[in-house]
Amino acid sequence: MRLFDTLSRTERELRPIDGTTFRFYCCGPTVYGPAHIGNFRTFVLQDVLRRSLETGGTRTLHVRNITDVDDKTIRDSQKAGQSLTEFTAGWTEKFHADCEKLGLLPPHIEPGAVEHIPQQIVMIQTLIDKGNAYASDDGSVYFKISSFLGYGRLSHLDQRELDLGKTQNTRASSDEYEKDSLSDFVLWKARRPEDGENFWPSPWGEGRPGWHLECSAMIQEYLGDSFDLHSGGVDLIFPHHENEIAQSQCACGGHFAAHWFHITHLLVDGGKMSKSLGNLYTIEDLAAKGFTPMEVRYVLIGAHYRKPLNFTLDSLSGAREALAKLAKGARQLAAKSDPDSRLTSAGFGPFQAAWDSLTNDLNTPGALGGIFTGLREASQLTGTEASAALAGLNRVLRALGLTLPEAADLDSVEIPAAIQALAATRWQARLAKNWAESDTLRAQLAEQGWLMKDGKDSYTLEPAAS
RNA sequence: GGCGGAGUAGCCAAGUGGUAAGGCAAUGGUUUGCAAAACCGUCAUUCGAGGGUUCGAUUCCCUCCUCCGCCUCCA
Repeated sequence: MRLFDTLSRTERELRPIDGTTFRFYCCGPTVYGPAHIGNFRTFVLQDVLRRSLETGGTRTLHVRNITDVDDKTIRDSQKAGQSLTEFTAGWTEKFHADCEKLGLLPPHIEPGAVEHIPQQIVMIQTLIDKGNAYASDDGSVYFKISSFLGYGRLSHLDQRELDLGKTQNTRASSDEYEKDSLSDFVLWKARRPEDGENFWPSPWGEGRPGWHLECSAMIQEYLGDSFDLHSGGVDLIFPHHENEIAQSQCACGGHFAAHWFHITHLLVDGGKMSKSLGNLYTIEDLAAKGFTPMEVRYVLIGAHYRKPLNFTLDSLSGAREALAKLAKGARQLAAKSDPDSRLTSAGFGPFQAAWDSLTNDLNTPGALGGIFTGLREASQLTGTEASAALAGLNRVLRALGLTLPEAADLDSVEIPAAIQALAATRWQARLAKNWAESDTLRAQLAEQGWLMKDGKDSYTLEPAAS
């Protein structure tokens, strides 16, 4: 498996440092509302990476945090009149439900920030002891950027640009003047009145942890000083991941992440998604429009992770047709394969190209194309060859996390008596070659959501596509 | 201003120094009373614009145009 690394800006082979398990960390959601499809693009691609590694025979250890304390969670919990714990628990539950619908494998470990405050305090103290951090008069603690020479390597910002940033950015929060340098970032935020009940004791006074430090402490706890890969959306490159590197390398002394995997933002209708434009979709929003989570997943993996993805409702409709076509192809292949075949072919057969795309910098759209092409080739196969091809197809589908829709089971659909009566009337009219009435009745059925298909000697009724 | 990314058919979207995957939509045919479904086909001499390198460039280089992201707590 080859993957582009943000830090070195090269494609590199992914191999577990410890030779057995590929250990990686993903920045998880801040649970103050429902996650939207932009968030899920990142999580879905991370899921495909994990599934691909596992399909390729590599064991994984997947850690993804829940950010359950920050300005937004505190602010919105107060608005909702709930405790922070209560508030974030609700949204965490919602997030998990969405993840399951999208077919995301649950991380092996999912730490929350609040329950790791002791570890965070220890790390901050270490940074102070080593001279990489300092407490200000108000009880906040800041990281001293000038103490870490590697600062800016990930985001390719040098000192001059960091200085430029501070002159261009004049927004001043209440505690900013406490810093030695405007570029220094906060590790521990002193308690403020608007925090309400949300503060914790520390050697520097009551307060709460800074966002960047939460991740560093949880990584240290579960993955140690050095691990295989760190991932998130491109917006996290600076400052979040840059700051994590500084904190962790200074406090722990290890190499931190060996590989950086960043997923590009998606666009909606060609532009940035925003609430005010009404194009910020959640899984629930799309379900209300009749789209399934698997259709959403298909669209999200339909573009390469390093390119912008233009999300549209039309592309979701296209995904439905494409998934149906895939499902049909898979069924036809299954029908022709040898049911007694115990062939456990390790290969991918006609789907080798699809798999190769996936292992080549996680080219998911290339893999989807390879599946359709493979299906065409596989249609010539029968018996054990078809079985082997089917096994290869299923392997690629599993790596992509795609679950294909079942064939519509018409027998299981309840048809209301009134609809059945209407259909029977129409069938008689049709047999009598009364085309006008026949067409009128068919239109009536359609209005009520039923599609009547005429066969030679009989007809079928099925719910019209939504 | 700095850093980074993108411009490929109506739409979504791969890819490559050697002549453009795939999906959706559209469309022709078979079938059907007409449809639907199904099946068989068609669908970019061309890859934002202009130069350059090359036997050959969409792919490398230069210039320009357009769009997008980040520049201190947004996936």
